[in-house]
Amino acid sequence: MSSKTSETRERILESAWKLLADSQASAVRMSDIAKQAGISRQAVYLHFPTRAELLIATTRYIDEVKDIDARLVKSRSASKGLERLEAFVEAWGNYIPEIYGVASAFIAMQTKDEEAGAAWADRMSAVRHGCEAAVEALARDGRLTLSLSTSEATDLLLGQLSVENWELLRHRCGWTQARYIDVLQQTVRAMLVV
Amino acid sequence: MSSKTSETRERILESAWKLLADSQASAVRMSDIAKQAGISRQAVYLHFPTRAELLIATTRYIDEVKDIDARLVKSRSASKGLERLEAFVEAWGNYIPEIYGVASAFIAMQTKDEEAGAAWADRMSAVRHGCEAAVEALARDGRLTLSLSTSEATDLLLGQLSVENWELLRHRCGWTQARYIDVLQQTVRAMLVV
DNA sequence: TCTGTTTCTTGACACCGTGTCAAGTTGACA
DNA sequence: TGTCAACTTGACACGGTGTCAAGAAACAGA
Repeated sequence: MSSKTSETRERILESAWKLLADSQASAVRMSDIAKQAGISRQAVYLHFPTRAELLIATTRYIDEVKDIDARLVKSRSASKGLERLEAFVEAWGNYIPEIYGVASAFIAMQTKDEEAGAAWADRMSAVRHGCEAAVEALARDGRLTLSLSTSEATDLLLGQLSVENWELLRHRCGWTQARYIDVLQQTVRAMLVV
Repeated sequence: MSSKTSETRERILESAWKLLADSQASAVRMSDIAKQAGISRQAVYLHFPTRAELLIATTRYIDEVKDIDARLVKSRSASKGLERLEAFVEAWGNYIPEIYGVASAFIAMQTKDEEAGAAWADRMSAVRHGCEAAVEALARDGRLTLSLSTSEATDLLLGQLSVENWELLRHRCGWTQARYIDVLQQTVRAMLVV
């Protein structure tokens, strides 16, 4: 793999990222990405077989650059369940804006494209694990709301932290990011913590 | 307008409804609907200029047949805010399954199609009004959580009652409808009521 | 029963975006 | 110098929406 190759590949990923970040995600076509990268549409297909695979690679690229793992350290190392929950809400809630562009492209695509749907589901299952860990820590502390099983609590938390909910509050309702985090922490606490 | 005309129109609406209800919504094409209605694809276009308009007409048709207004009477006539809130969650929460098919077609379409996006936004603003009325009733009783403005509380409630959240809990997480209503009432109460 | 209007059918076509294919160009490296 | 990989250009198939035109069929009123 010459450095030229991965250079072009990276330029494609950067272009996809940029376009997805500042336009309506589903309006971004393969030809737009090619143009942005300064190469032909066909050259994009030399690096990524389908649009879905390009999107998948783009999320991975963003995760790497924005270092998702580092952001989750605080949550993972929390000793108390409540602390862990709040750190997780903060970490993931503040990560959503980074991936929102590509996320909404996936959401728009998942109905049409099998592969995109699977990739997005996979992604969400990673988030679910984060939710689950927080809920279980809470349960261990004996502070999980009695009327909910850990799996139900996890599901609720996942819904609360969904990209769709973030979009509703931040874009359609005009909330600030800081207020979103604040209110969500408070809400999730009211929902799940006894 | 002969009765024949509206008969065909209605057959189209019924066909669209049926197909949207039991297949993946976005996979339903104009030709599928035509076939189901036993007419040619072009005949559909004689009654509805675009796919978006057909979907819009279909929601209206469902609202009429399933009598959305009747379902909201109990909520609207509640004297206490809390009672109103719970009745609203129950009414709308139980209405979502009726419209889920066409709703997900809209959600899938709204990124691509301006008109569909506007129609769905309009629809959601009606739900928002319902949320707002419940929140205001709660506020009048002095029972709205202090840290939330009525508009923020309305936004949160809307997110909680979104079709996307219903889909997550019922389809992806396998909740029963009864459990969904139960937990949502409880959750919303924990979130909003002091 | 004839006539005119409306509804529907048949079949063609344009448009758009994805993905494929083939032939040719460019540049690096041996 | 020749070879190989990355890239370009231009064409095309496919699937779905929406348009158009010509004709058939049902149904009204005289």
